[in-house]
Amino acid sequence: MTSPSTSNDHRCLNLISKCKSLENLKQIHAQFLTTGLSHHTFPLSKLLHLSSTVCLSYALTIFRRIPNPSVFLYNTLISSIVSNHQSTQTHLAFSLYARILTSRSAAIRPNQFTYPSLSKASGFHPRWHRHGRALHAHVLKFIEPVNHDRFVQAALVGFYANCGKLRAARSLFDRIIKPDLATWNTLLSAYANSGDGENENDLGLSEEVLRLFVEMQRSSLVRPNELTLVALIKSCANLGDLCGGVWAHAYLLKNNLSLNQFVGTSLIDLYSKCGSLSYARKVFDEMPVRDTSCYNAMIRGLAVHGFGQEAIGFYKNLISQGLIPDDATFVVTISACSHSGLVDEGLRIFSSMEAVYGIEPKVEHYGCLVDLLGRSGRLEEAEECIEKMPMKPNAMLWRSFLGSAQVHGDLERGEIALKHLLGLEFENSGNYVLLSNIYAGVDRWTDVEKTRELMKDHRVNKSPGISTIN
DNA sequence: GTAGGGTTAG
Repeated sequence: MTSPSTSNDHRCLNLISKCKSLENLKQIHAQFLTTGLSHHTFPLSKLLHLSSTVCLSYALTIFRRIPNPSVFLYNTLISSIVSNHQSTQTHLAFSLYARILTSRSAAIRPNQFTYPSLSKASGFHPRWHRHGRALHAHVLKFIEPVNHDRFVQAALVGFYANCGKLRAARSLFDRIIKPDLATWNTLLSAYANSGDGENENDLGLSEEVLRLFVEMQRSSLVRPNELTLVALIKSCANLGDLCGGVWAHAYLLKNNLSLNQFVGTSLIDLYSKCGSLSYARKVFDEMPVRDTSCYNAMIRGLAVHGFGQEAIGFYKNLISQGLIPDDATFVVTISACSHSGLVDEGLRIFSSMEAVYGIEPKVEHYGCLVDLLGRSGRLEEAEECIEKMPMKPNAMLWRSFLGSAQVHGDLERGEIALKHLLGLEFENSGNYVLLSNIYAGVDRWTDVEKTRELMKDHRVNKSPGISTIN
């Protein structure tokens, strides 16, 4: 296969960049067949990439009709599937890879372009983690050390990081002689994203980001960019380290880095988590371009600080700016209503989700709805909502219902909630404490005692509360 | 030569 050269062929390639619909795609494909372009690897790869974004099954049909596809074309299709279809079509990417491996042609062998996208796909879901480890072995087998390049290495670091194997990710990273910026960012974001839990080790990961950032600056080979700053700011947010966050913000300004939507959203989140809502608002106002995510972060910040009306104001603003709310928007906005007692407003927003925006409510949205009704004492309606919801309620939902039952002294519903909750997470001491408090509230001390016995039976220990003063 | 890795809110 060689490259096309006539102007007619170039016109065809230009059409590709303008193609929007399946119909357009079919017309271009017809042109490919009549002009003979379908025999050339380069235009075919453009066509495959485009068709996988418009209609994946059509891309696969085109691919099937290529007599002897080169590794180049396999790689194009694999990476297009991974980047356009996230985790939903990972099996297709791997079946193409299996075809490379089983090809009888000696020319069809995986190369360094095959692995980065497959390694990335392996981290999408635990189901594929095993395949990711196998890919690592294949890299050692098929890729010459000289070709074992920075893309392959960074993708493997990213894979181990995404499946929670941070030690493996770090040990691979440490063996890279001169990591480039993207490789540094892979590691830093892995630590930042794993460090948002509640235990001490998680916080240690965020502290490690701060140390690595210092180490990175000592290297004259790379200069931190916006992606690095997102990892740094997120780590400060995880640690509740306002000073560190302000320093990162100053670094951003001093080094002329852009306040893009990612950096802006992480700063809004940082300032909200550290209680500086006015700084969060200032960042929001200064952002040159605002997307749905940065509105979501701002709405959430307002929600947790109890500014329900203001949060709804931002939600309305998002809509009037022509932005499309996503499922996170509804989680944060309905919980803003919930925390401020704006029940009817919350109910209206919930029902507009599917009716106006075509977003099917997930379990977390029903959780918000149950919380909204429950907190305001409308427990009967909350219970009705649980009965009618189309999926199985999760532990968070039952916990919220249990909390509402406790606040409103509804013993019967509290017991129902706890029964379900213990079925889902019998080891969580907080659930027993909530029920015990309900019994204590109505002077049922024998039941308080029974709840404590139940905890012992299930071998659940409640660690004593500690208050700290900083 | 064309194909490959890194970022946000719950």
